[in-house]
Amino acid sequence: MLKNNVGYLIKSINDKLKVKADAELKKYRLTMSQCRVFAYLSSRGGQATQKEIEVFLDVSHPTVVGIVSRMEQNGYVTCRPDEDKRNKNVKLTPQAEAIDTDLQKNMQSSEQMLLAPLSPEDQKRLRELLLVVANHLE
Amino acid sequence: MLKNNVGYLIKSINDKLKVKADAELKKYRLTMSQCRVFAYLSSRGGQATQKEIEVFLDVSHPTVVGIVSRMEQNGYVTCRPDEDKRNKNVKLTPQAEAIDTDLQKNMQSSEQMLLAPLSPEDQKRLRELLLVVANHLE
DNA sequence: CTACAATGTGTAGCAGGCTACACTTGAAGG
DNA sequence: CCTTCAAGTGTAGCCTGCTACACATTGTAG
Repeated sequence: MLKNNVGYLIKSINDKLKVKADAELKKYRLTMSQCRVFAYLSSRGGQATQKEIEVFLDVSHPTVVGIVSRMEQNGYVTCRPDEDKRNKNVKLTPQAEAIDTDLQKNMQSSEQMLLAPLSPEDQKRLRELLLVVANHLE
Repeated sequence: MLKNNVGYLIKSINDKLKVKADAELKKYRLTMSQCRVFAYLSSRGGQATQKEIEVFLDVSHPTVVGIVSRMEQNGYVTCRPDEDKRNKNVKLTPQAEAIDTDLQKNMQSSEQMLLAPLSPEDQKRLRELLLVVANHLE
């Protein structure tokens, strides 16, 4: 069957997860991708260069430009050039830090919702299998 | 670690798979999503309504409109209204059927590439786990 | 010092997801 | 028949991916 194709399953899961997560995050005026940037910045003490975000998210730099500029428009980050003027520093605002804990809970519960139908052993196994596949695609 | 999040892994795999598959399909002026429509039409004897494509792909109808219209521009499908004029029939062209076999091989090898690092048992297990997760998200 | 290469960013334009709204056609009730 | 509701499609506008190209800044070789 066409639908049992692993590539198709992954796309389908990704689409639905994105819709659900974005709906949850709408009250913050954030999206899933923006939330990942948020989490990364938070884990880095609130600041990173655009390039570092790009490497972490593993997406192209124009994609990062878009995400960061929308976050800036909504007041979650500020941007200013580094001493090395090629670099652009992106920094969480106080407004952002105020909802940091909420967002982390939100992301956790999103992951739990996704894995809910699996036993803890199966969750572990799935994570491992996906890691192998992901690393092999590098 | 943020990157071991299953949701993140799935997105990451999906992004990379799409880029690779689209690169492979570029010579046909097709994309992965268009290819899925192609495969569905082919499995249906070459024809289906836009609504049926929507249900099969499990995406919103505006998404289907976009994909189908681009396929039409490239000469792979033709569209005409059904007897029931609410429905729109989408049909593969002879030009499309000429590359049908090629495309099927292409999709198979894409799936194999994705699963290459896993043993046959692990491939089966991954597929089953993803199916459970996907069904639970319905 | 100067020229060239490497690095980081920006912009344009496209594909494919989505929601929200509008429209036409067909079916079903009164 | 007429009204109303359901179904399928279309359009507008947004976000997140991408590639390709352009530009400024920095590092490096000669």
